[in-house]
Amino acid sequence: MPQKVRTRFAPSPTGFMHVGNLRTALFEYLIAKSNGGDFILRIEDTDRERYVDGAVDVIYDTLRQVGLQHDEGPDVGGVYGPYVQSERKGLYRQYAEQLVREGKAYCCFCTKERLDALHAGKGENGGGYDRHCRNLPKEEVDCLLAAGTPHVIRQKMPTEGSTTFDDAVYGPITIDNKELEDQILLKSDGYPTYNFANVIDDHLMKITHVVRGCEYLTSTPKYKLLYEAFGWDVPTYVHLPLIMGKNPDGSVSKLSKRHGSTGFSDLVADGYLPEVIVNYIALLGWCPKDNREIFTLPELVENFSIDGISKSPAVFDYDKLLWFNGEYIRAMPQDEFIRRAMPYFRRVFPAGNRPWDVLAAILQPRVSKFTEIPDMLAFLKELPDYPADLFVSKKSKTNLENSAEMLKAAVPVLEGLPEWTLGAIHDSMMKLVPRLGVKNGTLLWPVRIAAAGQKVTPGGAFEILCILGKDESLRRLRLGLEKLNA
RNA sequence: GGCCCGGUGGUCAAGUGGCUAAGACACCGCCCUUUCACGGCGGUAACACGAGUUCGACCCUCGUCCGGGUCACCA
Repeated sequence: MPQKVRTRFAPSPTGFMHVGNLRTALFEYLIAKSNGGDFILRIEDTDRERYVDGAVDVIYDTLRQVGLQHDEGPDVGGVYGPYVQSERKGLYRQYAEQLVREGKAYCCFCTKERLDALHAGKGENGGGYDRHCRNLPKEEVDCLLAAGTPHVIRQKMPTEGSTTFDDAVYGPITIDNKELEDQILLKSDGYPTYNFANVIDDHLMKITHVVRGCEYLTSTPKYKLLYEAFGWDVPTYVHLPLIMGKNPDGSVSKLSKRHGSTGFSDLVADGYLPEVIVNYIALLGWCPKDNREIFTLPELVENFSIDGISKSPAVFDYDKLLWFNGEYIRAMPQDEFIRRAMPYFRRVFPAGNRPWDVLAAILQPRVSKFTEIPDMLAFLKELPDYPADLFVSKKSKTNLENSAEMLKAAVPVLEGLPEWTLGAIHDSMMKLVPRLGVKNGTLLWPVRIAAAGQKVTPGGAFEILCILGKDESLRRLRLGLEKLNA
């Protein structure tokens, strides 16, 4: 009977959810859920200098928005709590001291200055910590301890041989032990280092799959050595390829703020839908068997498998993200589109009613982000100051003269409409066309130009007139006529 | 610089010794059409390089080059 799969998302509360972190969370969730396992949230707040108030809420908020529901965590509880590292502080010291007792770790009294000097003077070979305190006489250690000398606890790393672990995506990774310095387990402020707390908690919380970005690949042997020091089973490691950003000079590097919006909330503010962000980042470094692209979260769970994870880094492509966003918007039922677009409609029409369905019909196939709506509709709010030659269209066979005739013919017909609906406008104009003996475009082009005041518009003449309302429509057509006569 | 990991079109990517090397985004063209968009159709464009192994290499091995990551009392 295989043990139940358990993964954990272990963010630091920095107040910012980087998409790289979110992608890691997503894969952790997928690995757990696609195996019927549990997804745990653990807050890693051991760096008290970087602690930001309210940052934990950003984490909850993000997970909730994307639907990554955790089975255990600070807010929902669980049998392996507490799930906040600062609340587990005593635990770590206990384990660190155990290793000291067993001769696998030791107290180091070196000052920050001494360490800095070592690093500054580093030459060819590493130049890390020189293990100065590794073999201090016991009496000296006791004496320093009794005097309350600040110290850290370091693990004794092997100085020879090599350490190998097997990664689920990268395969076996081997590092020479001489590359490893005696890692700090407990800081002088009594808090554990990230690496140490991670191992202790992952073991205690029975995490089976440790999923993280591959920037941790080379530090993983250190983890393995810790597990071995305790005699614990090593979990399965799943390292994810990095998400890269494209620099202005064409080079790429780890995605960061200088590449654009990289925070989840920034992307949402830019108009990207949470479900789109999830869908897109799932495909960054993972490919389903059938090459499908559009996935809901449950569909991802259904199709996910670790062997679809790729090894090479992926560049975050805003163009493709935008395309996804458009696809999702177009696939929405119209009432949902209207509901979600309403805040943006309201920026153009702060009050009153408009034929929202007509608006939705023209916008839904045209927008890739809701945030595009206000600019797209600006001409409805205020008629742009346009040049008369917009009325000239070769393809629609219009010129300044016949455009005036068209408008002259259209105005009274529209004026006489008993009701101002899309259908009524449409029918009246289409009836006018044969009477004038012209092609559709010849009548409709000038009407649309006069109504919109710009060459390119979302939607055609009928929709624009309908949304504008009768009074404003007629006012604009008459203005067009003036422009043509002048 | 040491160590680690990568390298299929501009981007995301299938591919796992024998293929005319998929698909998607972007780009270009055509069609649809009152403009734009949507949609449909078509197109440009790739196995980093050099040696091996093999009857045969994008797929295996080695080297080179390029790219990235990592070397903290940060996570």
